[in-house]
Parts: sequence; C-alpha cells; structure tokens
Amino acid sequence: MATRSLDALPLIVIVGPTASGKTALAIELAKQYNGEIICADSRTVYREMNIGTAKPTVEEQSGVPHWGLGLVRPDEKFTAADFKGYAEQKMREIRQRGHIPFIVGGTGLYVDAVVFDYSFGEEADQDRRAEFEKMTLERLHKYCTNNNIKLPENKLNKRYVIRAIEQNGQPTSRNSEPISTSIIVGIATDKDVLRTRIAGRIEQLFDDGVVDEASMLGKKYGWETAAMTGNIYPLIHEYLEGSMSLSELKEKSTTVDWRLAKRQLTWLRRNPHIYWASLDEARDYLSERLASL
RNA sequence: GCAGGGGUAGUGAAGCGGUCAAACACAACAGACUGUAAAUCUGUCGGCAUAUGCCUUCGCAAGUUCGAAUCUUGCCCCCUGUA
Repeated sequence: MATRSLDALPLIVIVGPTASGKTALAIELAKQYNGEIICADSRTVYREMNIGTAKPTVEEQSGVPHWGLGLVRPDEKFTAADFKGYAEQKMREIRQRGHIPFIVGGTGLYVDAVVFDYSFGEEADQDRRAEFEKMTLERLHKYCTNNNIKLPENKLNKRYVIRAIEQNGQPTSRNSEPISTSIIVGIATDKDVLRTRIAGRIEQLFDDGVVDEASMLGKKYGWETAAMTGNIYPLIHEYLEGSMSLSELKEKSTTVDWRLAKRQLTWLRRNPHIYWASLDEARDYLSERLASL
C-alpha cells in the first residue's frame, strides 16, 4: 500500500465523560471494522491499577488490540507529551497493518494533544520545579515580572505559573482544526442517567475488590505518587485508616467521579468539532462512516 | 422527672446585642486549563434585581431594646448525665 492511502485511513476518536460507555462502543466497532484501540486515559497507563481505573479486562477487550494500557509503573512519570508521542507511533503502526486507529478516552488533554497536534514546551527539570514549589504565588508572580515571563491565563494557579516559568516564555502551538482524517464523536448522556451509571460502576469496583487493590498499591508505592492522586484512591486511603465507613466511602467515591465527569464535559464542550450523539446514535453514525470506506 | 448541652442557609459548623444574608468546609452549579489533567485553579452559591438596591431568613411564639441569630419568657423537638 502506498503511504497516501495509509494516511487516508480515518482516525476514529471517541470521547465522553467517565462511565458514558465509550469503551464498550469502541470495542464493538473496532471488532467489526478492523480497528485497534488507543486508550487516551491518564490513569489506565499505569500498571497494576486495574480495578480502580476501570481498565478494560482482557475478556472485555475481546480480541481487539488495546494500546496505552499499563505503560508505566505507578511510581513513574507519564505526561501528555509522552502520550502524544506514543499515540502517534501506534497510529502509524496500526495503519501499516491496514487497520483503523481508534482513540478512546476521557483525558481531554491527551486526546487534544494528538487531534490538534500540540507542540509542547520544554520538559520540566524536577529539581528546579521543587524550588519553585517552595515559593509563594506572590513571589512567583514577581519572578515572572522580573524575568519578563508572561503570566498564564490562570495566573492564580500556582502550577500553571511554574509551568510558564519552566517554558520560559517559549510559545506553544496547536492547530485550530483537527487532523484531517479524524472523525470525532462525543457520547452525550443524560445527566441523571450518567449519575446512575457512575454510582453503579462504583458499586462494581467495590465488588471487584478496589479496596484490596488500592491497599496493595499504597503499600507498594505509597499514597503520594501522581498515579494515586486519582479520585478514589485518596478516599480509600482514608477509609483504610478508619476515618470513614464503607457506605460513606462509596458515596464519596461516586461524588468524586461525578465531579470528574463534569470537568471532562467542561473540557469537551469547548471543542466545536465534536459530533455529539447518544451511544446508539454514535454507533449508527460511526458504522455508516466505517462501512463506506 | 431533674441536671446539663443543643436546634443557624442543601449538609456540617462558626457567630452570642449593632459593621450579619450570616465566617469556614463540603456538596451543588458555571468556568479556566499544552510536559502533574481522575491533576490544578477560578467564580457563583437565601430570593429578586445589571448595581454600593430591595425582600425573606438563624426551631416556633411572644417580649426587652433605637437595634436581636445573639438577651428574657413560654412552647416544640434533639442529645448526654441522673432518678
């Protein structure tokens, strides 16, 4: 096959809030149309974090190749830039096999990094960052003025100010249009339905043994790693220390997941290139597009 | 029954005569966000109104006071101790 036709293979992008059902839909379609799935999820990249991140099991993957799962240890660093590089590599490989890449996930930044071809600034120097973290916001602002560094949009967010300093005013860029071969679908879910689904999934996680998994991870890697900051892990930590009951834990986990879903939707909403559809509509729409290739 | 503590906005919880529509936390809602993104940050949050504006609130009722969430009395609930 010529390179041109390989590039012409579409990139299917399925986004949506947590528990919207995007993963199951992607698997179904990928199976049917020779797809391979790249998970754009900042938590499932970690190994050993299976239950708590609702990582699809081998059975659930049902023969469809999945990429981006278990890439690093929970105590290792993984960034959006890492994801972008990884995903682009995988997309090439998948297309070389004549298959269709599906990017599926709830981490909007990861998805956009690929879809809008972000160019990232300089990687952070950890020692230097630690120094900046000791400073107050006020001092950081002063540092920026003194060094002629433009403050970020959200200048009250210390992390962003530090990042601006690290990038030293270097401009970053992104395309205004999604890469040409992409078909982006967002799973639109009624709020009440989504809430119910989230509560149901939390229940499932506990049945599957998240507490044991989290306990093991906490012992092995500590509770402070970036990987363990994900919503339910800190809660399980508190529970294990006896500061809340199991029912309280489940309730708070649901709340925290709901808040995640809200933030995900806020991110996605500003992308005008998303075709929003219910799960069924999305299936029909994508089937049609894929069948006509 | 007696002694003591308490009932404050969706929840928890400050306030204990004026500067109180009432701190703070959580939830809720909206938003920002390119190398931590399941992270981090911002705004709103009694009602109405674009506004330094009006209206209705601090268990219920009646008082004291120029003025009460804050003091008094009665009533209704709750918790702790004790008969």
